[in-house]
Amino acid sequence: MRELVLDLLLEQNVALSLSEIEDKFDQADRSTLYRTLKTFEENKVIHSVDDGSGMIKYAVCKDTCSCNPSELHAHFHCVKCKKTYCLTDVPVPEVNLPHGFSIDYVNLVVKGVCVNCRK
Amino acid sequence: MRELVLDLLLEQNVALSLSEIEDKFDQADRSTLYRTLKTFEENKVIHSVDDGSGMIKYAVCKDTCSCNPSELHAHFHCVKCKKTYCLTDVPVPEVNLPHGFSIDYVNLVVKGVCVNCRK
DNA sequence: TTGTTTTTGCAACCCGGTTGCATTGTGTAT
DNA sequence: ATACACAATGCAACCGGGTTGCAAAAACAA
Repeated sequence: MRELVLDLLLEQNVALSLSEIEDKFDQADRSTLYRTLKTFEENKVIHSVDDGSGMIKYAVCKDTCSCNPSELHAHFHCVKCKKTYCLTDVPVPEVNLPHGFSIDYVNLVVKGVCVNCRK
Repeated sequence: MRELVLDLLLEQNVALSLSEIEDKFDQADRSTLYRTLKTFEENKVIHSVDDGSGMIKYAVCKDTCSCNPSELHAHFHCVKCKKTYCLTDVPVPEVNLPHGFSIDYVNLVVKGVCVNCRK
């Protein structure tokens, strides 16, 4: 089952949500897929993306992906097809915070219309 | 009731979620507050912030806030106290998208520990 | 006062995420 | 092969935020 999920994620160019993965595997239970994604995430096989769509999306980590807070890339969320693309070549900017604030993580999500929904 | 909600939001320096507002008004129903926030948002009195905490936060629009996609500011989300601050002086960066992608909106959320939770 | 519109409260639903627990499956040592 | 230990799965249920339908209450106007 985990192999199937990993294969599915590997052939994607967009990040998938739990529900989307669920739809592709009618036979599997949601909790199984949920736990699969969690274990993948713990072992740094995939990383999660919060694109503000209300659903957490998952994508496989690239070779260059250290999953470190300092080197995160931006994501693009299409408001039409709801797909989330990794903008691996768009780094998150440096942010100067007020005094006393520390940074753990920066989330940069661009929302718009993707090339497929553009036409 | 709407006046009370507006007063509450005006005296905040952080964005509040529906649940948080609910806690401050035990007497009011959640759906009432929900609809209040929606009408405020429709009339551009407040704007919503998605800080990735799973709850939509709301803050009053400043004079300078046109609620235009092009002039949005970043937000800071404290992972300890869960408060969301408006970083009004931190603009969202320009992002170069792949060909065929259009931008509606850019969401920049910084997660970390705020000055109050620091010590 | 009567009638109309707005606002509110209640209840219920939806949906994603999450967990407990029993069942099934896999692997290992005897 | 058998027995045991552990991991993976399926099922059911729960939680919490968001959302809506509908009827009661309040505000407003004629």
